[in-house]
Amino acid sequence: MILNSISVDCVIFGFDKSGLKVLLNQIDREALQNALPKQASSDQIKQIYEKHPVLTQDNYWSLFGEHVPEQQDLDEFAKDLLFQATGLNDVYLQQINAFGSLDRVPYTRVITIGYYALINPDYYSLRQSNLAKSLQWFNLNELPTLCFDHEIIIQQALNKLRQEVMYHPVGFHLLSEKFTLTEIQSLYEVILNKKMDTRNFRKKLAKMELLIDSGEKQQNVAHRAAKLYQFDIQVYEKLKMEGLNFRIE
Amino acid sequence: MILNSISVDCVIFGFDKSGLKVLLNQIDREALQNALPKQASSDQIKQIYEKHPVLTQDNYWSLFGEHVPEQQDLDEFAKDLLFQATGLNDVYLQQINAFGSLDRVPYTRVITIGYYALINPDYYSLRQSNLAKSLQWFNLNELPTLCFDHEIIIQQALNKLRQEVMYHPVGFHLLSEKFTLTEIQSLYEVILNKKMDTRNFRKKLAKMELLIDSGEKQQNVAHRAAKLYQFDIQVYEKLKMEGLNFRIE
DNA sequence: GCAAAAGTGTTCGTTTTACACCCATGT
DNA sequence: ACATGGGTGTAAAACGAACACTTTTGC
Repeated sequence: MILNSISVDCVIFGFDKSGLKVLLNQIDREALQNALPKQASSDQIKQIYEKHPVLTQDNYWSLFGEHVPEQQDLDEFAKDLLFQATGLNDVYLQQINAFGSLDRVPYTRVITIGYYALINPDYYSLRQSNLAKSLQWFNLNELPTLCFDHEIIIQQALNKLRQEVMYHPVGFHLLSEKFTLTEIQSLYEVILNKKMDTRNFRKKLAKMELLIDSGEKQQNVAHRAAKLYQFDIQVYEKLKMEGLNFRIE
Repeated sequence: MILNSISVDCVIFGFDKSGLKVLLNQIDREALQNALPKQASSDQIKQIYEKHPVLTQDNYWSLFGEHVPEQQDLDEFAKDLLFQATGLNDVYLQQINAFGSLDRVPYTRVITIGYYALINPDYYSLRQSNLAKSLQWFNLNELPTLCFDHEIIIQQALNKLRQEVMYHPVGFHLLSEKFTLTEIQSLYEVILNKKMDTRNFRKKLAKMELLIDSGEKQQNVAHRAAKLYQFDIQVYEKLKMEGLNFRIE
């Protein structure tokens, strides 16, 4: 049994040099048609289509989400969804909010609980499950038209991420295990939408003592190779508790 | 029609010189009995009672909450509940989280959306509606035994409030329209559970330029009367956007 | 006049900001 | 040898922390 009136939607964030990305799911028109109430009159359907023009396209994009099974813990279910979409298990996953406008879904009343996840780029292309064949990464500022209120959910996810990243060391979950200082800086610049000064940024990082020099360097780059760092899990746990201040400039 | 599997629960915060308070609702045993599944066997009921000992008391305390009507916006419904409980309309109200453990409610599956509200003490005793006869303020560190996971919800509400109060000027919603600097300080001390230095605290406030001297003073106090301040709504709106840093010491 | 809380400034160390040049690597 | 991004220091200003006494009022 599933709970008809509750769903979970996941905003799955990734990051690479071209910026912040979201993993979206393509749904075809048929799947939607089946979801419309069987006994809906053509007038009703017309109304629904007028209100939600995206539904008349041949296919459209949405967040990865599902209705919640009656017999499953909410957070567990969100983890499962994330596993279906990415094949990953230990992922940073946070609730955003519940979205409960009356008309957010056209044909029925559904309240959705939004989650956001931060995916490490070493893994995010490894797997495309059957269920997730239709998944694709989109750059945050080149989103396709999205169904329902999913654009709002993404926007709110980004707001939460911004808040979180300024005061807790979670941004690192978007980076590979080993990363360069420039990568972290550009991550922060993209998330906070703010240019930062390299020297000051590095001083701030250094003072936290969160990073360990891995001893390795970038390979095959057409310029001076940057050092690769890892982060120190003990210090990470400490900062996760205490918080940090990453409001720069 | 109501949505059986979704409820809203409100953590209603108040503040006075004895500290932070929460408004709780007393439910009697009968009301609960009626809520148990009609066809439950006595064995099932016994199990439920063992798992939730609070239910065997003659009456018990809970957050003010209800199932969500199918035809009402979620946030609107939370506002309505708050109005029922307090008679107040323009109240600072924020979502906490969705709580969705499998066994959080004994007899059925209910996911609840927690909200917290900050109530201005000028008003919170003005009205006790019929519906809200059984409401009572409890000091946060003298809570009665609560049903379900309501203690956890309160704890999470407090965490959110802490986060919020450090970086946004929302704590003021817990004060009267006019208040003294000492009141604000003790508000912050209670919420953040931290003693602060009066001179440094006042300097920090002064720098924000959030407060306006109302020209009035306390009346009938057995010591030097303190100045009463109001807050400047323009500056408030600005700080709400930009954020502020109230991490002291 | 005394009890109780209000109100106020200075010093010192730390943090933040602004700013420009040389270095290492691949082609 | 040149293009590309990597990496570094310093000085001035702002901020945060620590700290103690005087003022006003009611009783």
